Amino acid sequence: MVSIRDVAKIAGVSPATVSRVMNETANVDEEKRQRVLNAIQETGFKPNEVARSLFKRSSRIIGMIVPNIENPFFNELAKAIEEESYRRGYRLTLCNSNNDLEKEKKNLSLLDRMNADGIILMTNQEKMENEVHKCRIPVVMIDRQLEGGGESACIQSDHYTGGRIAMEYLISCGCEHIVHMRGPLKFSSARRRYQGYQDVCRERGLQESVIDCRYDYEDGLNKAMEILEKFPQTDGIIAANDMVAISVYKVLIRKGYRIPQDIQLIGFDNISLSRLVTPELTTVSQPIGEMGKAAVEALIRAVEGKEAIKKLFEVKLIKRETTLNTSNEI
Amino acid sequence: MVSIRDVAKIAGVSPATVSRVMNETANVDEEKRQRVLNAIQETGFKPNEVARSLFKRSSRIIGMIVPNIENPFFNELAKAIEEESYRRGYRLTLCNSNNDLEKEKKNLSLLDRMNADGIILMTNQEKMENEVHKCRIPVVMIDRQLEGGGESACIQSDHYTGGRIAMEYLISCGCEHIVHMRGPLKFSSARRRYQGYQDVCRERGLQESVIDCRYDYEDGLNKAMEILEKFPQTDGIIAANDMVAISVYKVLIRKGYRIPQDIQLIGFDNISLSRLVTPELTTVSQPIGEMGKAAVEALIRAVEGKEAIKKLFEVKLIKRETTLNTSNEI
DNA sequence: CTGAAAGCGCTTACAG
DNA sequence: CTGAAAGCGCTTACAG
Repeated sequence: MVSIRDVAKIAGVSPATVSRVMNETANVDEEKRQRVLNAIQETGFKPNEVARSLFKRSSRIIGMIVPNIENPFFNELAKAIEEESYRRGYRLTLCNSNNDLEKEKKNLSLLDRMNADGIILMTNQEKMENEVHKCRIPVVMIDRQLEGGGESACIQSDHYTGGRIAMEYLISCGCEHIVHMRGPLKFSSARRRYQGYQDVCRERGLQESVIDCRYDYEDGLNKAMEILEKFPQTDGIIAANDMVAISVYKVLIRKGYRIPQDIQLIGFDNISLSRLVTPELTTVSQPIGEMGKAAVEALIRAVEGKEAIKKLFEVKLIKRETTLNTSNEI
Repeated sequence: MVSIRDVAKIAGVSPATVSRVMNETANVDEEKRQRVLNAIQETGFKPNEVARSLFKRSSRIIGMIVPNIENPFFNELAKAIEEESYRRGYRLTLCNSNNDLEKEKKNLSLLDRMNADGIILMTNQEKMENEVHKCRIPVVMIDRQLEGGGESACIQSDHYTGGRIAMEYLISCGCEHIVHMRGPLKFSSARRRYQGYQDVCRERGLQESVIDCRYDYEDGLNKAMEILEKFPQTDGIIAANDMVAISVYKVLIRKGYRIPQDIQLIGFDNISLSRLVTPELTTVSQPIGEMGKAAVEALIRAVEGKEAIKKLFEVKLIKRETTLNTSNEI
């Protein structure tokens, strides 16, 4: 492999000068500069980033760890994060932990040892706290807050309001028996959405109907059946998220219900899938793009030793086809 | 940051010995070994991977470049590739080129300079050929073959047979006016699928009905309208891929057609989305998981200087709900 | 078994 | 403006 030494020799200068030409880090005599440029051309020299990282103690790499690379939510986030990182001159290394605690730990540690400048961590694991503490580089978390603190920032949106909005909207669409499919309580998103639902029930003197459901398609299938058995009067369903709403839709159709005429359906997140399906899904959006951008911003602030800016992201009602849309705005 | 030197000092040994203990690369006196282990514990020492990479001239990183990280096909492939890489002791760095030629080139070059051991490249760009040639590390391509060769291997499936199967199956389901939505001809997948369709038409004395369509949802929406105008008799549609089939479905439903009773629909790829939607999509599958695995295998063979194994992956008919399934097997 | 030394390929004070 | 030297944090012949 051709190294900076080889280039220097050919150009008749020192390696230091080659470095200065490459990086435009000092003025170099124009003639020598040309000789160096030519030598680089000629040899096809590409500077070794590893050597540079070693010296600089920074790789300009941001690591991102997701529990499941196939999940559209993480995916869309990854896209936003990659774009923003790139725009700011960082590269993204994306690791898939596959919901496996061991793998997640290993990935975190590796990224740390690889001189990544920071890590954006999405995790479903509660036991990552310790690992995050051991991490020498800043860690920004998405939608999960560590109990003892220790993360550099936490990006999350206003799930409580999300829960309220979903419930209030279904009511305004005429639903009288609304079931809330509650996500896993270990996630604050699920807890807060449920609180929103709960508060609206209380305010309106409505009875709660709750079914617990994981955040995935498969469990949505099972729990939809359970709803039909347990709450036969149901005319409105708040799904745990869009993925779940999509599976609920399938079960309801198979059982002969019409949507939204018989049962109305609303999801959470506004993943892009939610408008690809037919009918298009009514949902409460999280601003995924903004959140990704903010995550990168928070991380870079932390890298630079600045303090994080705390912010709760706004959710928004997206009226589409699985509800009987009304003109009464809520 | 604590380095191997600090650990050595605390343990009262040389850095070389610490290295040997960490890597189990030589026998070390048991007592010293314990002292080193303790010192590592105590200091929380984590070896710097960058330094190690520099020496070893290998990072055990595989780079993967995708044109669009949100595309489910690339996504599922990425998952398979990540898993297989991890299993074999490599890490994956995933880069999103966003269909931007410049970004793609930069990513390729960066991965090269970062001492990645190899690259798995998915590209829509024709002009990458040169860049691939300049790359000092092995490159495996997915579904694209370079004109001049130069890649270490190319992983692709038998699209010709796929095109035939789709056409023959729609015929066996009773369709008489079948439109083929042909993908961009710059892709061999599109060319070969079209050939399959064409050959079946010729064999059966059928007239071709072709509409050109990009491989994405948006264009599917437009081209579905075009089909209805240009070929009003259509009773079967072979979509360019599953994403396109999903958008075609939406347009047809909006226009009041019933699927599969009025028009039957088949896609390509069998992305996981194809069975999430309702009705579930009939499609011709590519073995995405196997292909990902094979890509990693081919790449690692190349890294080790072995020759690639050439293989065309088998496609398979997946009968689901957008066709009037018959018992006449084809 | 073990340590001193050299080196992986860069970059940056430092001195001139 | 420019080069020799030292160093980033490891690893591995080499010699003992």
